[in-house]
Amino acid sequence: MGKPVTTTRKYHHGNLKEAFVTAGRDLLEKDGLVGLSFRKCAEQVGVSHTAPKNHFGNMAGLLTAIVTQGYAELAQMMTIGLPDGADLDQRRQTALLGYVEFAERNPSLYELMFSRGRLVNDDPDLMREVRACFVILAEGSVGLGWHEGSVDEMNGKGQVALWSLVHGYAQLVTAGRFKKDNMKGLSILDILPKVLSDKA
Amino acid sequence: MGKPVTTTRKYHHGNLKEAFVTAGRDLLEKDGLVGLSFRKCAEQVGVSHTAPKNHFGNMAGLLTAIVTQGYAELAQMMTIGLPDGADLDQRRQTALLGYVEFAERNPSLYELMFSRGRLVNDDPDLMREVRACFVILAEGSVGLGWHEGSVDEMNGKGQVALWSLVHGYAQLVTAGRFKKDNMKGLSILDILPKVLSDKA
DNA sequence: CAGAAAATATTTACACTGTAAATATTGACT
DNA sequence: AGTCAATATTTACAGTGTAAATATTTTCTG
Repeated sequence: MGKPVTTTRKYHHGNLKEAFVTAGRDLLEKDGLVGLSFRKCAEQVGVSHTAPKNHFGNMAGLLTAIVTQGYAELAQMMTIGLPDGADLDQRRQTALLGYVEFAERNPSLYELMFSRGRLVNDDPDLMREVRACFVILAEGSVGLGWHEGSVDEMNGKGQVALWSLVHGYAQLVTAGRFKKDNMKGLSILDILPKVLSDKA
Repeated sequence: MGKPVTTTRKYHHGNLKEAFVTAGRDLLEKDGLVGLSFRKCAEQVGVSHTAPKNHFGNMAGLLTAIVTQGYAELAQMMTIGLPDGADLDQRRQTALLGYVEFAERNPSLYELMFSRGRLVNDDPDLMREVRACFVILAEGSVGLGWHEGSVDEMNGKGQVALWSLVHGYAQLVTAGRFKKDNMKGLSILDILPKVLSDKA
């Protein structure tokens, strides 16, 4: 009951855009990146296979929307459950564990998030969410003995090092290059370095 | 001139298998992973589009062969130019720089090498070449203050840490998440940690 | 409340993809 | 020489993304 909320609202389907992103993510984790197709998404949503054209333009547009949502969720998972007055160690630990858990729970999405040639890399929304993730990691790099430069810059030594470490770990695990059997109890926190400050 | 070298040698084309791998790698770096197709490879080699069926079975087989060659080259690039009596620091430095350079020179191949669901991951040749790369990196992890366990085991703390670090760095650079402009002079060696041995 | 205009979805068509089956060709070997 | 296996082609088919033309619905304007 009640009329629309003054602004534009529902057209034929509702918001097809969100429905497509959701369907795409489902297919992604069910059939992998190879099994994700425009037409399967359309079928799952229940519309014609060219319906997303208006919303996403092309496949890259859909993938970009999916990935953008992925980065938003990644940022969320890096801060989830943190108490208000959490100290630096707590925040770093939560960020790193959340990062790896996100990758393990959404391995195909994670692969797509760091793929080449499939995304609209200069999409403003995507760039914003990527940056948000980076900032959280950058804060986590403080106090490792590596930090230099401001936290929200992307060229600091500690920031680059920490993101490289956690991304490499996450991807090597999800890609199967590290076998879980061989890595009992060796989490991302175990390989987190505290660096000797020997050469500044 | 002269007859074949006793063993089986050339059939119709020569060795089509190698020709396909080469063509595949060319296409890969020209058009990216998305632009690589069975039929384009065949056209470039000059045979029908179903010719590779006998040699590779299916697409996954071709990709696996390409990737296997990639790992072999990666191993080579991690040791190239090393003098015979090179010390540990030299070997580690060469391995890391070679690793990153390989990724930068073959970004799409590198992506494929760590992708999910596209390769025959239990292929013996592939496993052998992957392991060879890992062993080189494992040796490079010695002396960072992290090492424990034997060098050829894949579950050592230092080995996992070093591979995670260099892989993450290489992929984030080639995937465009680290912009080169923002990273002037910040190489893999700069983010290489020397770890405090505070808790064993 | 009517009609115009814009947004949204479908139909149809096309070039391209990987794969399978049947057929043709060539090499190796007795 | 002739037999057989290895190798390549032809043909066919289901599935893919994308474009253009068309149809439908919502929103806006008078």
